Amino acid sequence: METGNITITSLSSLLDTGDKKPWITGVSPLGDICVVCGDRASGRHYGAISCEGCKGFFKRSIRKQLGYSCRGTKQCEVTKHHRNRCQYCRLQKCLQMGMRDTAVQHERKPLSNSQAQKRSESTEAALSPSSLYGTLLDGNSFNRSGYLVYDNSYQDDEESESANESDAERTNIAKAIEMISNVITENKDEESSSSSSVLSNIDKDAIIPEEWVKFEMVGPSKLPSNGLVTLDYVCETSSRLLFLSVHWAKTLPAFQALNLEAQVPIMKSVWSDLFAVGLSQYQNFLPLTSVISALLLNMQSNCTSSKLTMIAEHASKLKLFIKTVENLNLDEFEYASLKVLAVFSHDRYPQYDSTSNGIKEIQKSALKQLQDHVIATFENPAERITSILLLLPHLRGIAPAVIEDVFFSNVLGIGPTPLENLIPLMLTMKSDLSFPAPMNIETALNENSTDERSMLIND
Amino acid sequence: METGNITITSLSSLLDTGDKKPWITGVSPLGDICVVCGDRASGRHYGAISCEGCKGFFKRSIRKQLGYSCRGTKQCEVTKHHRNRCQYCRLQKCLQMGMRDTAVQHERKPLSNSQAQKRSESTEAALSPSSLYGTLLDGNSFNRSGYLVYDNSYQDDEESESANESDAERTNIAKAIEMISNVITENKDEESSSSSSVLSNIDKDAIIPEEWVKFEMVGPSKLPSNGLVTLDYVCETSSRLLFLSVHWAKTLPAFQALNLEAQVPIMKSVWSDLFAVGLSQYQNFLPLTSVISALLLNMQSNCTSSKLTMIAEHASKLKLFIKTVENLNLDEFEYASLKVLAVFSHDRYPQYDSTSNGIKEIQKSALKQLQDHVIATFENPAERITSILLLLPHLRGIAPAVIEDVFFSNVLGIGPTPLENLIPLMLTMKSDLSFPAPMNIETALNENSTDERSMLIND
DNA sequence: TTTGCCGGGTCAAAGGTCAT
DNA sequence: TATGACCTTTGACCCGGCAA
Repeated sequence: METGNITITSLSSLLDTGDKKPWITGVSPLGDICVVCGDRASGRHYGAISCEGCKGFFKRSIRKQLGYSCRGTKQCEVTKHHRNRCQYCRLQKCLQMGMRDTAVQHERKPLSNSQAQKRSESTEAALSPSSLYGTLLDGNSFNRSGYLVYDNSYQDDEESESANESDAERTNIAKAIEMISNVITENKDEESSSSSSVLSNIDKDAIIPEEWVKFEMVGPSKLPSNGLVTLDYVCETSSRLLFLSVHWAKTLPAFQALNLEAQVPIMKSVWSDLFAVGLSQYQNFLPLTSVISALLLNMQSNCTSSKLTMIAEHASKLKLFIKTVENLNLDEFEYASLKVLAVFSHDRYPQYDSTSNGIKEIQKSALKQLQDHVIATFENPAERITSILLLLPHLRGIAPAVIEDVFFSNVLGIGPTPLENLIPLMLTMKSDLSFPAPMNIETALNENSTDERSMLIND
Repeated sequence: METGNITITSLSSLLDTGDKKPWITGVSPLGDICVVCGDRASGRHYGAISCEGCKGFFKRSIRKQLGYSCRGTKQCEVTKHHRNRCQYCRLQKCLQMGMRDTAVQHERKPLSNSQAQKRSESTEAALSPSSLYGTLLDGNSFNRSGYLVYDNSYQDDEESESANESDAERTNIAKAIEMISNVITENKDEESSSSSSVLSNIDKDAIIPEEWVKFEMVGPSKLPSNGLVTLDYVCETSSRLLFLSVHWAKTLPAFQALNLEAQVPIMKSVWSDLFAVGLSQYQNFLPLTSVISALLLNMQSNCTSSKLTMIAEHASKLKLFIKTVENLNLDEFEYASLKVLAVFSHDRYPQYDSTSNGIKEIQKSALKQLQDHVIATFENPAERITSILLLLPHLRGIAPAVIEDVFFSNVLGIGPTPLENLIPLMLTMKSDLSFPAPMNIETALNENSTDERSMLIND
């Protein structure tokens, strides 16, 4: 919120449960966690949130300059139960997690000694918080961890708690059963007609028009040279990137050719893909390392381990994806093609059987365009094409919910109001707004007509 | 460090004062005499005021779970002079006087630096019988296989199950945080070495060997002509298909080249992909329509709508996938290639960074093989390659949990014990068992040996 | 002035070693 | 081999300066 204008990031503050006063909570329920071994932490020691054990261990280790040695492969696990097994790896972990040997003072044996040399040492104690990990669990201890279901099992239905939920349940069951039985019913073989209808309006040879190749984003502000950004910066930039990406995709002629009924679920499915591709395209605006740093700095202490694990996995996946894309060094046309291929993935929308074939055709045409481009541009076109196509599975492994958490500060635990519900809004929004446009969600919602808003409810 | 458990302390002090009449000695009332043997005590150890001898004896006894036995009537006197006569009675007395086995910690130095003690490590103490399911369902409290030898001497983490699960939670959180922070840490750039090591053992030009192109399954029985099958038939055939698929993949030379630590998570990730491909390959044995029909006929009435919706969506996805594959009319080599491409998807295992590059290389080689094959065989090779590659995203949209529900409905369905947990078993299983092997899961689990059990713990 | 963070220190009770 | 006298390390708890 550096600049006064209200942006989409204020959405989170709107939906937020309220202001948090972390200092009020006398004792955090789960307690802080030692970043070295996972035991209960007693505060920050030598620069890292740590337990009494690791604190003492680090002090002793630094004091007596003895060198430890590891009998294994220097990869011993340092957990509460095993931390005493390998001193070498424990000390290593201490240092890795941000403990500074300079923070350990000299032994002060004589308690009554009049020598007050502490002045000099206290100056170095007031170092700037350069250590990321050190200030890890600092700051706000948030209250509610919205129970987001990262489970790959079934998403729990968070129905609107109406009186007759069993009624809706029955209806849903009936729908599902009908849908299942449709699978064993013969096709109506309306493929030809529908596909032609979808494709008739667009130029099959220009799925990716010239004007759409360019994809330029303007960052909200200069990225600090040290790479340290605030969560606000992350949210702000992510929001711009998301809106730009969705807007880019929705104005594609091929996408416009679809009716709104198909557009909404498609965009709901692929916004995170578009975002991920855009993210790798604009790493200079929003480096993943900066995002993760900001995340770690603002991590709440009562995060669930499963949630954290999901975030960790996705951080790795995103890193890998970005690295892979960087190594390919895609040009703008290839970026655009990748996005189009992602959007028109017919395998994602099997229920829209009528348009499914049209979507497949569009993807095929886009692929052909990409092929032509690559053949004309690169040495080894076949390998390049396959490399690009192999990026698509990457994207499938990235869960939108985690993207929300990491990039849109859903760490605050907004709960079951996913970004997905904003998709219909984005699709129906007037497209004449300029990027980077300050957007007030509330205003936009009110401007929205009722029948369009009903789209928000649908899944 | 269990501090000040008042009850035990007061109890032992009561006993102590009663027996020893400490006020006569004039020294500290309860600080001097070992409550086990009456020797001079050196403090409180494991919960009881005791001497150095009893302290060490108790520690050793608990560490190596050796069973003592008494030659007499289990009433041997335990005094300073007789304490070494009967280990059984001494240990009993220790426990009786309040020593707690839980106070004995893990061994700290796994390997002594002196080489003279090789004898001791060769001892293979039998594991105490404990719940197999407990360890199976247990998370990843510890795993590095290098320590397994030493864990034999002491049953590890017995308290982690029951005592405090928040402990495991903390450990998991610490692990996740470390994993996240690793993302913003620079790579150690060990890629080149590891990737070469993985690839050195295999023939890069024959990722898909001749013998693996064939993939033949024997159905359990004739498929009824009307297409109506029972759930049992579905489960039976699915099991055969799954085992065949996993076995096929695990015996690939390229897969064998990976160490078991990488094999397990990989197979846990891709078994459903292999299954789906196999399913489309063997539609004659197990037509999707028959499966769905059986499902509908045996639908449980207590199914939730969300679950049904998931099933419905997946039925559509599977149908679409199968249809797409059928339209392509893949030959056997292409089927094999598709499976290999799925197995060696490096984007799925970002955390295994060391082997990730090797996996990528394998996938690349397989792709090249496929390309050569397609070029030599088909009219329009480029289009065919891309079509095959576009099958991979299909697979990502199919959730293993739903596959389990639909195809393995109730055979294994013990709630939170997913099929995934059987993967380590399948990988370590002797491969000489014949397909189609009737499987009794429980029997298989019990037959499993202890060292294989350790794999089950890993995630 | 009070409070809480983070340096310091202590010592009971874990650990380990190695003649016997 | 197992024992136990003797030594080291660990970590829960406490103290004190200081900055808010």
